Amino acid sequence: MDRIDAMRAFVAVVNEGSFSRAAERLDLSPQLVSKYVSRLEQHLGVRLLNRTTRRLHLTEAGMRYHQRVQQVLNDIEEMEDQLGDMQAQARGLLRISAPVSFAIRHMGPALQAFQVAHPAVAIDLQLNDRKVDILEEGFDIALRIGHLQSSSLIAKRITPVRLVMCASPEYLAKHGTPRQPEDLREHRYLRYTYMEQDAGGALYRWLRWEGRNPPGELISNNGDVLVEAAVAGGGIVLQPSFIVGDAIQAGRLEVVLTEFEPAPMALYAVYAHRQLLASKVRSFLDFINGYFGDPPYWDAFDQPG
Amino acid sequence: MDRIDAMRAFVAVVNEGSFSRAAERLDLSPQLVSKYVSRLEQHLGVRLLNRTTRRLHLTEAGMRYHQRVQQVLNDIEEMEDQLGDMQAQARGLLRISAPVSFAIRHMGPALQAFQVAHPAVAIDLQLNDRKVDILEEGFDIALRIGHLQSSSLIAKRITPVRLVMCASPEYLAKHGTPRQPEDLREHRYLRYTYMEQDAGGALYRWLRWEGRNPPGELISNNGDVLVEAAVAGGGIVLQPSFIVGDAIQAGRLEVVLTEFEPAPMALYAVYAHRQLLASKVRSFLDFINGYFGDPPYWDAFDQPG
DNA sequence: TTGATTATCTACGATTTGTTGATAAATAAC
DNA sequence: GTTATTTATCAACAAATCGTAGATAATCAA
Repeated sequence: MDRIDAMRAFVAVVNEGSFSRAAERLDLSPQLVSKYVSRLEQHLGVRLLNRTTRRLHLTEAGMRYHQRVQQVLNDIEEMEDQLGDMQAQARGLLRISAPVSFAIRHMGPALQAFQVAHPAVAIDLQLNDRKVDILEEGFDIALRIGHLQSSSLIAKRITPVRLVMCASPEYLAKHGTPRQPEDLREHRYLRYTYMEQDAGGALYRWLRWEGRNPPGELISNNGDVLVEAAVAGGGIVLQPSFIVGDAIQAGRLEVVLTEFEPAPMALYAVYAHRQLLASKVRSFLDFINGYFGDPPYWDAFDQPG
Repeated sequence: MDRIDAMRAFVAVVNEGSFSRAAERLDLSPQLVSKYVSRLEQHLGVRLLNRTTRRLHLTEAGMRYHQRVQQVLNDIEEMEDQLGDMQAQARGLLRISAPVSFAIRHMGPALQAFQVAHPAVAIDLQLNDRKVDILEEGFDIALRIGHLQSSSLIAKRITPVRLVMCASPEYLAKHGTPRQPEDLREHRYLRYTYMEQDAGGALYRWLRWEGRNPPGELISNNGDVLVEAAVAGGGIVLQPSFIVGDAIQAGRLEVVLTEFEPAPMALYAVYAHRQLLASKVRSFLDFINGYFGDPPYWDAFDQPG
């Protein structure tokens, strides 16, 4: 027996003054309502109602119980309604982790647009390039480039992430434009710390220096810095198009080895589970899924015009 | 599923930080606790906990729910404890209906003694000679002389009630002492309104005047008045021994026709039901059952000395 | 009295419950 | 890195419970 249903039945019987009318109101059979109240009495060890076939009379215990149980039922209902609201319309605090360079360039307008659509959602955006433990650190969603790690997490593919190799026109004029991957040997490669081994594809083997750090090498865990260095003529970078797209379109960088472009990676939204997802999370996933376009707007350098 | 148990399980899981420890504390299998929480989530339509095999993390919804549900559970527990107390030790208001003449003479000391034994019970004693509807009028117990009427009520026999016929010595000296029932024809009978037809037994047929009201007859619905009249030499009365006992013992009345004494009636305690009886009621029934003695103390006139 | 209304009892099929054993995931220990 | 241990959950099954229908008893109105 569900004790809450039993309480509801008792309250209905008292308020309606009859088992049958209570049953009608609750959409239950009179027998069931009678059973519920009897069991409730048995559970409490107290007679709540004196009943004849014609009239009902509360006992003293029943009177006390009635008052308080009504309050309790209201509390429960209010509590559940509140949770229901959270599901019905997105609200609450949405904690997001995102890659630094990506977020700096593309998350600002996106979040602004999302919050216009969902004004009851507060957002806490934390920029991290390490792979955060979303459960442990309390994130609702982590945006990641590359693939997921934990099996208990869901990764939703949001948009492709192309890696393009490029350098400034000045640099290329001075050192020549590479035509084949092996030509990279002769160039200064501005190296990104977290570049995954398989991300470079066919290019990867030409980018390694077998652990040696060649004199004058530049390594950073921040793509922007490397790109700025490239723009300044510092060498060749292999970076996502969402970072270099603008510079390419502005003519400050030039793409090289286009035929050897690695298979695209992707931006994933990683979250904890699929069922009973909080509305704020579901809304954000839906929103971000369509936001960047396909292909994403930052890849516009492909179709110059 | 009992939602209250499910709530309890959820709270235990949160407080213990683990399903298995919660299960241990609640004395349930871990599988069941897991099931409870899952169903609770399903019912609410919200994920409450993010769980890995090693650690649990409350969702925002779970946090809100946890706080409030704990309050609700406390309320319920407190409420049930309070009712439990009412059962464990007698307390509350005990409403008793009792026959007027009996109560005036014998209930005062009885109630006093009862309340010494059960100080938390308040008593409302209403004196009525009519047969009250205990449910309708909200009585817990009605003391009655004679038998019960309603089938839904329980009547517990408390003590025998003897009806004795008596008159003052002066009256008997003047009008003679009746030796046979038929001698009553020649006497003045002081008549009690509610005397049941069968109560007088063999004497009854001699007490009727076939509807006629003989000149100078005295009728009352109060036995005390009739007894006082008899003491004053006004005639013969047929009254319960609990009324006339004192006067007999004091020599102010004399019993007549002892061999023809009607079969004893009884004092009954009538109450509404047998199961889940409120403690105050059960205590009073137990108390009153042994209080008057067997035979009751007012019948002491039988054993002079 | 009769008839209507009402609460409850009984019996039964359908559903749910709680358990056991198995599985998969996450950490600790080595 | 690999293995072992702990832990939550899944699957399946017997046992218990649930909710309904029919019957019964009790009360009140006509």
